[in-house]
Amino acid sequence: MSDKSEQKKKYIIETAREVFMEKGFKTVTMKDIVERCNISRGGLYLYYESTSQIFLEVLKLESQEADDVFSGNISEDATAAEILLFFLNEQKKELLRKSNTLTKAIYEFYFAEERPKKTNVIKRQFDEGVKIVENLIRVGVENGEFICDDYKGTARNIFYVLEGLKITAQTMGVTASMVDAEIAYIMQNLGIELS
Amino acid sequence: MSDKSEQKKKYIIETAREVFMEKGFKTVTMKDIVERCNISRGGLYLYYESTSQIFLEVLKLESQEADDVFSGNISEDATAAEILLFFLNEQKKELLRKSNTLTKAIYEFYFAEERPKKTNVIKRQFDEGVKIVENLIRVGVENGEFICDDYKGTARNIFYVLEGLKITAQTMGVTASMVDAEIAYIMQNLGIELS
DNA sequence: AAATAAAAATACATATGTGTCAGTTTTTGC
DNA sequence: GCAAAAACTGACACATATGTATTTTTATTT
Repeated sequence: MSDKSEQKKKYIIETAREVFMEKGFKTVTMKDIVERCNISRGGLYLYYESTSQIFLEVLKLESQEADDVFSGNISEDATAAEILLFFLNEQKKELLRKSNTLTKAIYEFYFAEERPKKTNVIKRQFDEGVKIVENLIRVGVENGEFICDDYKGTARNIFYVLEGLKITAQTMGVTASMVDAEIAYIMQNLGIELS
Repeated sequence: MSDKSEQKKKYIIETAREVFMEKGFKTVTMKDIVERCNISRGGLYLYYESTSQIFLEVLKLESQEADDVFSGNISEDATAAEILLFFLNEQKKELLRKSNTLTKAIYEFYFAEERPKKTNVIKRQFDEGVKIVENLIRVGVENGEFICDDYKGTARNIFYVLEGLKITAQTMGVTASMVDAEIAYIMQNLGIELS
């Protein structure tokens, strides 16, 4: 596959991302993507065979970009509490964003797709997230920052709260102060009082 | 509308519920419902005009039945902690059920429908739930069962955790012990240690 | 610049769902 | 038991999405 082809594939993914952000997942058709890209349907099929495949590529791109944000903003000597708070505040930002977010699309994708390989991508991301937070808590406890006797349980709890907030934000809306209250809760459970 | 008509409408809703439990919301068509009911497409349109409308009726039915379970199982002199635990365990049952549940359909409905009146039904249910739990916590604090200084915040937190568990159960699965851990967490935050 | 290859656009065949309506069957009241 | 009303059916017209096959355009090579 030529360099130009790679370029075009990337362009399609970036453009499709906009469509998914606006329309979610389920209602997006190949035609929608084609129109935004200013190419023909036949042309798109040369590169991708379905909206699912395209969406998975979009998710891959998002995941890469999130990693970049993370590694670009955490200094070497940050404390565990600082790192956790940075993470939680990134989630908060995402949560409160009204546009430019894939959240709705991701949830639709969850349910639109049949189990197998497809949603496993998302499961893997979730499990990875839990593991990272779990380790972060362990480090925090070890250096005396946190108080906690169930790292995994606490990490899971954090993700359940975040998921609950996410879906609530999508369906009923949440305010910044609601999210802040939850973040304070989480930190408090680890023995940290936020000022 | 005659008595027989009412009968038939109820029959349609009960039968459609089975279909929604099996297939979720988005992929269910009028044809699916018609076939399960053994009536014709034209006939169904005499009673309901869309799957959305039917689904909302199904939700209403479910809500009534849930109320019945609740009022049928809580004695007059139950403590706040007992009531809260009963509620949480009902949620747990629902959460762990693999079939005979509308959870998937409800989430699909969340996202398939446009905001207005439609999803407001769900928002109202959520808000009502929060309010009930909030009051329950207040009562518990007043009679010395619970320790808590933010009723609403705590009630909200409980619902976020439950929502997070629900969606995680749907997409990645949760075990009974994971749910128990969260229930223990919730009670612990109110000053109750579960044996 | 002609021949060839690659890329892209258009048109087609297929599938699935919706909503309606003319015609048929069943029920109801007398 | 029969006429009027109500309930119901199946087919039709319409709309939208998919995936492919053919044609057209663009790019590359000699």
